[in-house]
Amino acid sequence: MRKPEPSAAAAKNNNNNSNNTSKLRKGLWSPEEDDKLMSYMINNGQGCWSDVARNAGLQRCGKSCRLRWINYLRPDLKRGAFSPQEEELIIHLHSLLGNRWSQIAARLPGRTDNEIKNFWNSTIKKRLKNLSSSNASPNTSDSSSEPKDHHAMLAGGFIPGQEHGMMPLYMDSSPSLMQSTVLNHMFDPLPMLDHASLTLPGGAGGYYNATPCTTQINGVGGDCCFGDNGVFGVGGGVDIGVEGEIFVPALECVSTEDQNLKTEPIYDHRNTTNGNYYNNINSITNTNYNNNIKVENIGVGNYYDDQEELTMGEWDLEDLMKDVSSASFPFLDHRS
DNA sequence: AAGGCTGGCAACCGCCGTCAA
DNA sequence: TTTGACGGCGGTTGCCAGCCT
Repeated sequence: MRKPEPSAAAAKNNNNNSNNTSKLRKGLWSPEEDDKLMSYMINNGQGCWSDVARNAGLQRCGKSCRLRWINYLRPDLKRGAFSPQEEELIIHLHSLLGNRWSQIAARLPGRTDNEIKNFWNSTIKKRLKNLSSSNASPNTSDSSSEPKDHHAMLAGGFIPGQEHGMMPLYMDSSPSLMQSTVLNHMFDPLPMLDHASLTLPGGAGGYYNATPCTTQINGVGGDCCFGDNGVFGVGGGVDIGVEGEIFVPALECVSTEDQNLKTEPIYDHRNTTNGNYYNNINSITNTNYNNNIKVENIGVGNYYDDQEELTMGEWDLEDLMKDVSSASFPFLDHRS
């Protein structure tokens, strides 16, 4: 945290002067600045951030406004501590994506990349460190935050999804080994027949077993499912028309045709008991119907990456997910 | 009670990609 | 083709509150 600079008072008296770019404020945001930015965003929506800063009467750079909005003011932010389910998901996604915090955040509705990054660097890293020190193993000495940490973490006994049958994912293996490991462990050929609860692919790397439910996260357009056992499925929703919804995490799911989805923000102004509430609809959910599979990219704020291919070495998650839908999950084709 | 230490987290920094002129 | 503006992202910094000694 940084102190608000002493110029705050001066800025207050000079709010509408747009020629003060040389005196841009830094440091903590004052409540007045928050108010200005919030009301501007509510009334005008997101535009060019430097214009936002100027037109809102803020003596901040556009970047600073963007950051403040995304990390703090955005109405769809979830406050409070990470739930065990979120923690689990973060660990799992980090094992797949590494330090791609924005990608991870995109799959945790209401959470920001900064928040997740901080959480990882403080809480989870610490836990990894403790575990690696208490479980002497040749593979647990690396305290870096790279994905192979999870090898150490999982080998070291910290398997948060173990009760759900999560399998360790050896990210330091070769891609082919990794992929085969993933494919061997990840998908139940008949996921809905053999288990009392549904077996959901939690992305590459493990099973997520979740009892079907249709709990929707309020204010988020994507499909989100909380299983009775606490497993939390987020990402590309695959509605199979059964009693619940099965979710294949959309680690990459938006094709180039979806560029037309990136239009100007549309704000849905509505009232809730908490006062003004609005969603940037375009940002929160982009829906793509591709190959008869409804695939949704849950972006949070502006966290949609439309074209980045999520490849880990030679391992293309998009291909993997394709394989999943065509081979291991024939029922996914049922949607029309 | 006081000083030091540590964890959490907001915010900045610097780099990179994209796009328009 | 170049260049500058802008947005996005990951890494890092630095402040503050709470805990410890």
